[in-house]
Amino acid sequence: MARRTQADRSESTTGEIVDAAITLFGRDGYPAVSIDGIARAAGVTKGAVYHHFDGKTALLRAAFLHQEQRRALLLREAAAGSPDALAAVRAGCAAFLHSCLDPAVRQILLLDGPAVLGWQEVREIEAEHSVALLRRGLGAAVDEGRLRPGDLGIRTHLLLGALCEAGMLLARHADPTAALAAVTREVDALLDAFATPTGA
Amino acid sequence: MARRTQADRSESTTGEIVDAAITLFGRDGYPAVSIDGIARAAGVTKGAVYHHFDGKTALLRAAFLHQEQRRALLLREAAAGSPDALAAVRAGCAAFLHSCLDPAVRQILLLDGPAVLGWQEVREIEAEHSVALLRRGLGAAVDEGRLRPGDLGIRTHLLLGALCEAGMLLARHADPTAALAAVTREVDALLDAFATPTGA
DNA sequence: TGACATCACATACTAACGGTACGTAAGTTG
DNA sequence: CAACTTACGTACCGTTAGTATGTGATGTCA
Repeated sequence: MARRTQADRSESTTGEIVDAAITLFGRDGYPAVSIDGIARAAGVTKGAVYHHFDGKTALLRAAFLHQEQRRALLLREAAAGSPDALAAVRAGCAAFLHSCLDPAVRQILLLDGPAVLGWQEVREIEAEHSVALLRRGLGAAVDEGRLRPGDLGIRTHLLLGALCEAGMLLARHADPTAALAAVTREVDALLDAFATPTGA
Repeated sequence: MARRTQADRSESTTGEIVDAAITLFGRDGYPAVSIDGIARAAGVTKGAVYHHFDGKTALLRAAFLHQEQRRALLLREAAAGSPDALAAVRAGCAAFLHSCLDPAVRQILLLDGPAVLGWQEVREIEAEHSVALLRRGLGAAVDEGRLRPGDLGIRTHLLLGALCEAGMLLARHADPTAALAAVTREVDALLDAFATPTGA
């Protein structure tokens, strides 16, 4: 037993490489991390990295995707069990901000991702995960009559931009967890911009 | 006449270096630009660049500062002559979005700046220029009773984040100038979030 | 006004890093 | 078991950020 098939090896190796990439990129930032450093942290050599990934940007892409999928999962969990769509959106926003307490999330998802992969690609990836949840939530809230109709695409992006900025804002506070409450409050107030008069 | 003093030479050389940096960084992005490339575009050698600037990041810092000062100037001009503070904020937001039609502004101020200089430093620079205008405008609108009071620091950042995201959003439209109208409309709606019930 | 100091660069070089070429052992398939 | 593929390791190349040093023009002072 315990036969190490090639697929097993490949999968575990790529997994460790991605883990190392997330750790190093998340801690030191993309430009300060060398591929040799990632390889060393993963216990392999640069050759192994280049066998599994096309290059340094592909490495960041994998790290970004991993973090983004995880964030989408957290958003889903936070929104589950909400009484209505607007409450789900509020819970999702709170979870979004909470995820930004992780420095690696800020570094990879908010800073290096857009700069290295480009804004366009980053938003396309997010549009399939966390941002899709946000957008669907806003749409459902409109359907429920809790939010005023409007251009949902633009509105989602405005909210996303505010959330990303708020997430970075948390980091520079001495006590980010305490700041989380104040920021969440203002974000809730912002959501009221699109609420129907009766819905407040 | 036309005595070229050393201070003159120094000033004009640094000016051309910064101009070249803005052009190249703005077109190709920070990582794809070499210092030799900037030096060549400025008509000097790498030695001259390193004589005037501490390194590549200092070069981006100078480009960032230049663009940011220019943006602050545009915001001031746009807001001048507004009947009240809230109108001034709306005009400033529109001008902010308009400035994002320039690819170099997006690349340097929105993408490379935060990634290379760090979010903290970027926001500190902006806090002395365009963001100061935004914040003072919001404060004045609160004083005039047009906006609900609240945490002005957080609120300014939420608005800034939404504006930056909206600015990037403009770029991927086939006709950015047309999209500008739709985005500006939604941003105005967002400002209503903080407007007093009577102020709408 | 001539000697000397300083400034504004140019040139030559080093070290590090992204990426490629190639070799090899382990695994897979007919 | 032979032919082939996969999963790496090793050695190398080109580029680039940064440094060390040289040089000529400019400013200063006796």
